[in-house]
Amino acid sequence: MLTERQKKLLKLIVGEHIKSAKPVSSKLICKTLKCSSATVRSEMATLEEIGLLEKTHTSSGRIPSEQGYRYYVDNLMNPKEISGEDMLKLQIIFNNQQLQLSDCITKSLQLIADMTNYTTIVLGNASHENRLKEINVVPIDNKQMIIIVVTDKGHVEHKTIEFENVSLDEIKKIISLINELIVGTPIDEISSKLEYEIKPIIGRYVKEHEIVYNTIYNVFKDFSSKNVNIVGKNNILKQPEFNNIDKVKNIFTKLDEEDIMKKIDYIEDIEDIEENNKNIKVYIGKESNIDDDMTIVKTKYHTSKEEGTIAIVGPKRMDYDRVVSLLEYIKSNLEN
Amino acid sequence: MLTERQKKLLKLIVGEHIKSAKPVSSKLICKTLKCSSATVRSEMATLEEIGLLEKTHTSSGRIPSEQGYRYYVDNLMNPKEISGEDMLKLQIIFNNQQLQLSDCITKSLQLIADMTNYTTIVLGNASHENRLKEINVVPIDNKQMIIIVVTDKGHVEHKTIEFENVSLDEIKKIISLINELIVGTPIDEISSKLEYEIKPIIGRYVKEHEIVYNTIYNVFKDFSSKNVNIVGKNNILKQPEFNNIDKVKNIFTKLDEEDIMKKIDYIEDIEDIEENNKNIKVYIGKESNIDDDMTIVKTKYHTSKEEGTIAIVGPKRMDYDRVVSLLEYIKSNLEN
DNA sequence: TCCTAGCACTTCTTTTTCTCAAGTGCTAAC
DNA sequence: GTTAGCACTTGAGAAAAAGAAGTGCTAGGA
Repeated sequence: MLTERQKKLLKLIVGEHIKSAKPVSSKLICKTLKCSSATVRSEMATLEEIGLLEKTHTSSGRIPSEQGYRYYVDNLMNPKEISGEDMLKLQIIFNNQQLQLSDCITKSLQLIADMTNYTTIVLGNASHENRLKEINVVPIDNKQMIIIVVTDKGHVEHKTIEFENVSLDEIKKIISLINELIVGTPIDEISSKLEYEIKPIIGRYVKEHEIVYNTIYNVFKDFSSKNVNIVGKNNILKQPEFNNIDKVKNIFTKLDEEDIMKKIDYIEDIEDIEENNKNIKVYIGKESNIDDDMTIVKTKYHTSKEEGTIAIVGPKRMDYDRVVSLLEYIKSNLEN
Repeated sequence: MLTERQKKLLKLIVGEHIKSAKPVSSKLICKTLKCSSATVRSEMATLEEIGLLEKTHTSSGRIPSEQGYRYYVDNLMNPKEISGEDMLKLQIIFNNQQLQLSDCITKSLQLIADMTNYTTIVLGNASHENRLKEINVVPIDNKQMIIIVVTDKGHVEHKTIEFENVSLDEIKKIISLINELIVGTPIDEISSKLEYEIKPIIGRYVKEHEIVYNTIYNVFKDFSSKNVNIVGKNNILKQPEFNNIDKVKNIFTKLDEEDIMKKIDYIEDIEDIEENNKNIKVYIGKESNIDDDMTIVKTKYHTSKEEGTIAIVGPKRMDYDRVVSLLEYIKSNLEN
């Protein structure tokens, strides 16, 4: 267990390092802690032994270690009220009755990316949460039509289909068949249902059914891959720890791999220690799976209409208090 | 006018610099040019005087100036046949009958970004080319519905609408009214038509017409902003000239500003000299409006169904021959 | 037992100096 | 017009020097 003074010290060091991005010296701290720099140094040495602080070289000041941030986040952080200015801007978005839920999310996370200079991510509705509501067909000319798929949560996907030897009527027949048979099915179960229940039937009705079938199949496949939205990626370039092209290249590549992004959604409950923070999870450094110097702060929101994950990604040295409180604020606003 | 040897020299220097990214020395060239390095040097001095070559410092080798690249592109380049391997990969895409035109474009430009390590951009259908085909409504539950707009070129946009005091029937009435009155109108004229022709009529039918009207209005507004697609942005990080975070930050920011991207589409016919290259335009360095070290190579494609702009963006020191021939190849494939 | 002043020591950072390699420009001769 | 030769310039890199910022440790005091 840490003494009160040690906690206070760690907190100060985290705070200072977040501000300055530089190692924190004993001299800087001793004024606030009301004791000599020598005392601070010996406390620092203790904290380093425990593993909460690190040095960049023998005679440097201290920076928080990954464990140090962990401790800070789990025990010391007190998410401050978000500033009046921040709240005002967000309220403008949430109070705008014109806006749809999904627009609210997008806009507020865009705003947060701007305000904080971090990167925000929205992972949309999981496809297993969406059920097929309706399939629609719009003929464009006598060779093309658009197939539009709508789910009960309001997601829409579409695809143009080109046909040569199939008549519009035949296609409409297929569509109405599908509408009859699989409306209400969760999106991610549709593939198999299509394959085993619909395909055999289509075969009976339509000669050139492969094309139609494939197109519809593809529309559904797109659902699962189209729900990641990353805002403010360029903000990463503003952080001093990412002033190295190779590092940036690596991070950007990771962020582009959708799989990695989805992993964010699932790497969870590894440790449930952080439950205290109203379901806001913090993945620090290595835990982020992106870069040792990055942190992901994420939460899930659940509304009657939909659910999803929102996350803020930034340097390990991020303003946890602010980020967590912003995320809490948004989450609670979304859920009401 | 340049002598034959000068042309050959410039061509060699451009070629070498593109390969190595370093200033080209007289020694390197003299073997190929079959004369002494002293001769090369004096020719180089002449070309520098004309403004086609530059030095990075007093005693460095030469690099092509912006004008030098210009001269090369306009007069010396001979787009070689694209390599068998490249062609094979592209043909797989173009021969895939399953793929829709727009998918072909996306996939082939994705491929080109991978092959060349440059960045590719697709500017979709200009909204003035699209006319309204049909508006569709799908009710989700008793408080929400989705409005889906389809154009005659096959573009689709949608928006969820939430309503409190409006009945589904009333909305359907409005939609069918719109379908009657403005189907066939170019998308970018719809706003004004909505404002002056439809709005007054809606007012008569529906009490809470503002919400419905605004939503529909927004759907159309989205059309104009949703047709830019950038692929392979991270490739910029691979080029040695962009190993500077500030430069990268600037470029990425520019690429994100949609306005700038649209400018690409319009900064044209400034000079019509390059007409020889089958309508492929090359904007070198400053001309690119992105960064002095970048070049944009772009072309427009026109098919019976749609038209758009495709562009390859990379360092000024890009492989013009290859890029231009790839672009020509894609353009001609798309148009058939 | 805890705190602190003082000082030796370490490491990074910055600046300076040196040297080397790679090129060029110029001149004189072919 | 071409070329060999040589002086000169510059950048890149290594090495040395000086300075700044901090730490760790020790010994004395509360």
